[in-house]
Amino acid sequence: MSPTTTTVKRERRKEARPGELLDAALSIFVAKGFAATRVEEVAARAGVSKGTLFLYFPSKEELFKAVVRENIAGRFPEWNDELTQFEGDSFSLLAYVMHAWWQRIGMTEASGITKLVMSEAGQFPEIAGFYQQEVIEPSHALLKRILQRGIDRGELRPLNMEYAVYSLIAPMIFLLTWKHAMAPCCPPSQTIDPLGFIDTQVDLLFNGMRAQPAADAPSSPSST
Amino acid sequence: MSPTTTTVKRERRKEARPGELLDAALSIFVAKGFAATRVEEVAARAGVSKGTLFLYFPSKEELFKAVVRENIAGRFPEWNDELTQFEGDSFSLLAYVMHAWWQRIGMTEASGITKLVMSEAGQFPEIAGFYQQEVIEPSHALLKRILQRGIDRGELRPLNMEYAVYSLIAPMIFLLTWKHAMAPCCPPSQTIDPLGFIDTQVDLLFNGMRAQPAADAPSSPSST
Amino acid sequence: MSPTTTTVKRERRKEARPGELLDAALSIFVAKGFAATRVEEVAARAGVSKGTLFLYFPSKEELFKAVVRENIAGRFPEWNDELTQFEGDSFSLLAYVMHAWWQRIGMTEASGITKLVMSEAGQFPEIAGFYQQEVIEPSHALLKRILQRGIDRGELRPLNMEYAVYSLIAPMIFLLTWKHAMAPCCPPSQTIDPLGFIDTQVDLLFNGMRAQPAADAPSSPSST
Amino acid sequence: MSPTTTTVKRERRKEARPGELLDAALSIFVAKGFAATRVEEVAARAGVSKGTLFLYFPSKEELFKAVVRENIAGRFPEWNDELTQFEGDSFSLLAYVMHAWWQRIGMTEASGITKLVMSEAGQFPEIAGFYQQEVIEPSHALLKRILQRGIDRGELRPLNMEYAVYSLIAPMIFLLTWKHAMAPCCPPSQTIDPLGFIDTQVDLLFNGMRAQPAADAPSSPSST
DNA sequence: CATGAATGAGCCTTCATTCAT
DNA sequence: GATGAATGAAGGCTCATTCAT
Repeated sequence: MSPTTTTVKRERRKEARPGELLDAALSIFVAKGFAATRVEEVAARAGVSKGTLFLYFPSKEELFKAVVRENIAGRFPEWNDELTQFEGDSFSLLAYVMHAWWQRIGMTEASGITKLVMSEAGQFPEIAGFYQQEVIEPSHALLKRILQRGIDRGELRPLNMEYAVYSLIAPMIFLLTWKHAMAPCCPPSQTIDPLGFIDTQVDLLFNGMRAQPAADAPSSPSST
Repeated sequence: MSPTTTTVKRERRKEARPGELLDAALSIFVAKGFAATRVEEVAARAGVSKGTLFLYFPSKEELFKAVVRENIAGRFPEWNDELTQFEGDSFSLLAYVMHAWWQRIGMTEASGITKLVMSEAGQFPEIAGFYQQEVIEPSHALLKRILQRGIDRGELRPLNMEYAVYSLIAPMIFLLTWKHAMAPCCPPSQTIDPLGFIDTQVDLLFNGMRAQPAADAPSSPSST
Repeated sequence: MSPTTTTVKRERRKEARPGELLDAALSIFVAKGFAATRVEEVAARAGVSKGTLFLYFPSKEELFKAVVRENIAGRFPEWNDELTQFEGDSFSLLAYVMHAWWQRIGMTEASGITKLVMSEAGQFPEIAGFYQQEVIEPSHALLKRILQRGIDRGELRPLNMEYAVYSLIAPMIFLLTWKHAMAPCCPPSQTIDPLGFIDTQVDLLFNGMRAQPAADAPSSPSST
Repeated sequence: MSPTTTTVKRERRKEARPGELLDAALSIFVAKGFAATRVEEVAARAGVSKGTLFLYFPSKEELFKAVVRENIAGRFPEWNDELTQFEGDSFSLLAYVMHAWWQRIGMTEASGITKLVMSEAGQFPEIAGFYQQEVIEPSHALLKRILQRGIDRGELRPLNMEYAVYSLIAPMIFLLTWKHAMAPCCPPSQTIDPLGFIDTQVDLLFNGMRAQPAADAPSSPSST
């Protein structure tokens, strides 16, 4: 029925396959988005056939979820630990966290995942829901712990927790969006230096969040 | 008065076609994104046939560009004028601008356009380039004028213009992203109140940007 | 994007298409069964492209349902009318009905449909359910009317209606099964002459069903 | 007694493999049909790997043929003997044979084989031919012997042997078809009680077949 | 002999674009 | 100008079969 005309080299590497596929998938998902990624291309980049991919992941969607788990969702425990062990003032901690995020996510391919989810959530609600649960909520929890620690230590003034978290997240989301969407079309003059931008943001934000040393110093017009 | 005034709406006047198509396209592009929008659906909503759409716009991509021109790119002159006439301090101006943006873009269907471009720029570089030229650059120019005005008036300290602009834009981009991507999957507890968030941001940012009347914290007017 | 290399002849025959597709589908479904039929082959036989088929029928399954409606289900009203107008005794009516069935269904391509449904019902429960509703139930109703008429006229003895209906159906189902499954492999000596077989069945069945003029076996008028 | 008797089931003796595969295949073919059966599932049920199955059977089709050979062909001698020894009138014999068929084939898994062959013969003519020779012909021979016995004993009137045989087979084929195809979709009201149906058939058929006690009793209109 | 990882042809369905009417 | 019927390439997923280990 199906005469295999070309002799194919078949390597048996069961252990290695999932990882290779995940790597390939990460790259291609990030480059093309979820809908535009063809599973065949992922398989090809991993050096296997289309069928092989489905041996390890039952669907494109599950493949994507696995990529998310591998690259982001699975790393929160480690980050939580790191956080718990941090010693130092809140300003340093915030700066540290945001730098670390940039180093580990923002500047890596993994950043494309978040961008992708933000882009295609509307078309793939299940993915959006998954990301919400496995990434967004843990992130928020982690940031809230940081803020609460600052408040408890008297370094941050009492804050509307939700807004504060979003204030921290917003520049990151922006950075990702910009990097993946507009940067490739940007004239060099408008290129953003991410670390510089992050520092600026941390500065601005911390300025607005920190506990005021003197009670009568209305440092923000609206706070009066 | 004269019967000629009501010749209108014979069957559906030809001159109106492009506008109707543009309106339909806006709604559907925003709701579904560029790739997921079917031209047939746009045509149907405009009450014409698929073939007719291609009579006015040579391709889906050109249709989209026309939508962008119609809804965003064409409105900068008006906004520039408004700005020029504004009287008041920089804090008020910034707050005004950001509220105005929310009223006119952020909370309207037009916001979806920006979200869409950010989402699909990677797949459609020509759209990204087009948007960069026709929307991003004018926006930046406008914001820079505002900041420059503040510096000139001594209300803002000298700033890294690029960072500052991005600091203003970031929360807006974030708001759009969140609204269109995650909000539909968010538990109510995490819902963002846009105006509250904007106020918070303006506050934080202005705090960090404004010129310090005195070297240190107490900025009370009486000390001047 | 998609340069049409070959110039294709495009005929616009909206009115004719569904019928042509239905005819093509009937032939191929009957020849290959539901699962083994490829929509592309149906389209090709109808002289159109694959896409065109989906213009008229939203799925392979709906195509099949349309075939059933066109060739069987849609014809019950006509048959019911015919029945109502029949004048004559029950034996003649039964014989007539079974001959008519053979002429209009059994010996035509349409017979393959019933065979197909019996064969693949297990794999396609929705098709089975559809057939049950649109064909089986009307058939049963029609046959019950015939039997009831016979009872009312005193020509048939009171019967277990269900068994009686199945007794009428069984030889038809058998005939179909045999024709489509075994006949092609049968030695000529075992070939069934359908009309002869049907007559035999009608005879046997009527014999068992008819009202007995006398209570027991010797039914000779003289003995009364 | 001696330890050698229990060498059995070392790991799972090689000679038993084909039989285990055949058993597994029977169940699954019957449950799902030929096309819908996955060889992997057969292998899994037999407790071996997919590759092993192909070691014993070169293709799915050959596996199926082996199943047919294994399960139906070998039992006719036994049934013939039983027949020969039967003492009693033809009505009892017919009733006995048909009940026995139901007990031994109709209500067991083996019935699925016949149904399956009827269903897929069209796609696999070789299977159909094989079945014709190994099952159909012996069955017919057996039934003809029964009928001949009845004629010889003066209990049955002279019959067209072929038609009469098919009259006996038809309800059985129908029963199988219905059981495997439509019963799962049937409303309970239409459920067939197989034994009741068989009794009804035997009754009807015998009524039509038996020798007439009185020569002048036209028990069937057409027989005059 | 057994295994099970790997293959790849095959199939249904979608949709931007074309073009005969 | 309009129309909308027609096209055909593309893509996710299945599964019988192969073959390196």
